[in-house]
Amino acid sequence: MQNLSPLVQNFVLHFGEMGSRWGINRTVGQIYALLYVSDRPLNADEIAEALEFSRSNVSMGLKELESWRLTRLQHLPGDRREYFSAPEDVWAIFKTLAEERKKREVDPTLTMLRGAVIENTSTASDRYAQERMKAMHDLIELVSGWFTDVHKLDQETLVQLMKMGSKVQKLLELKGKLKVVTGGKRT
Amino acid sequence: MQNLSPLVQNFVLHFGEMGSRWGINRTVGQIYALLYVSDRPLNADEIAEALEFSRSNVSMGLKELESWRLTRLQHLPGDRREYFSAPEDVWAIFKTLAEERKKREVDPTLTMLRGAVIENTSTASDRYAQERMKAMHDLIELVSGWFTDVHKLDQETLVQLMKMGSKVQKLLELKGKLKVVTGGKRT
DNA sequence: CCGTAATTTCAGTAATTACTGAAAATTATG
DNA sequence: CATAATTTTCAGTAATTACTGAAATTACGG
Repeated sequence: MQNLSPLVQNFVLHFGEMGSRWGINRTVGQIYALLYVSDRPLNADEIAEALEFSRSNVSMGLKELESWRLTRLQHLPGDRREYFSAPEDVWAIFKTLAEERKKREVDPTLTMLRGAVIENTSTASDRYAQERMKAMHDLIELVSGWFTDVHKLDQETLVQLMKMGSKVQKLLELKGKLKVVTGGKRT
Repeated sequence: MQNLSPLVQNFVLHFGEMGSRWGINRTVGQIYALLYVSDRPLNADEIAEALEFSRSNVSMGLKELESWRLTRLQHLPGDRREYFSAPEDVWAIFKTLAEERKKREVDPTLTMLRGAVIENTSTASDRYAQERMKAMHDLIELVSGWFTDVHKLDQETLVQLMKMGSKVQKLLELKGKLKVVTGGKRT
């Protein structure tokens, strides 16, 4: 790792730490970080050497990243090794990450909750539990549905929206007034 | 755990699994799940018995949940043990969780990136790395700033906004037109 | 298709994280 | 303020997860 500049080293180490806070392990976080800041695609040996872990560990880490759709694989002319890089567009990365987490964590939870809520219950405490699960289900569904929906917006619109922040409220109020004036009915 | 109804058991187990995918461990996830669906506050012994792990493990788990501000502590008249419950308002829970994750994961990352970006660089590859970090920084800052901002909205407005989904775009376009008509200049 | 380079798999081991029971600390109550 | 009930701490151990090196598999160039 001493062949990496202190700047990159620091970045890589931070991502290793962060990675282990999420499901992603340290190794995987570091590999991703390295690819992210690298100005050219790297092959597995280069990664192994730079981060000082075994070739096989790199192989597993890359497979993991691939399953998250966070790497791009390419070949260099006259070299039969595989070269890896991280997509450049940060928004695309962000969206990919969100989609994958949704698929792996949110959707199964929604399925479980939906099943639990329609179960027949015999006791009062089970009925209460179901109410709670329903509340959780509805919230998650609302948020994740919204997420899926705004994914469709183009980046520019999304940025505009985010920059507005809570000023969106004004817009919403305005919309309400317009409806009154024009007699419109749709949400 | 056989004293729990199958309904609750299933919910608790699911949260245990999910917990271990995030930083939160299985135990903590299960304790939280149990409290979440319980129709009355529980003391540590009850939790330990229901989930079949040691009293000390429960103690540590509760401390962890406390640090996430996900539990409420109360006392029952004539009982000197501490009773724990999960706040009822799912939106409040969601916000708390988001705030804590931001504080623990996002903010430190932003700090690191900000520091890295202003560092003096000597090589071209370090300069490229900085560009990448800048892009990441700006994205995270935008999203997390937006998040903080919409937190201020009342729940009703938030729900309204989410239900609109990508239809906000229409509103944004409308806003653009209005600006043209009225000659307004502000973002 | 053969030989070799590259990659993946996997059993064994190392490292980390989770969990327990006993003891210490804290807190409430008569 | 002494006692007992309750909670917390923590050292030791169990369980899990991460990592390695060797062997197997796959892919490529001739």
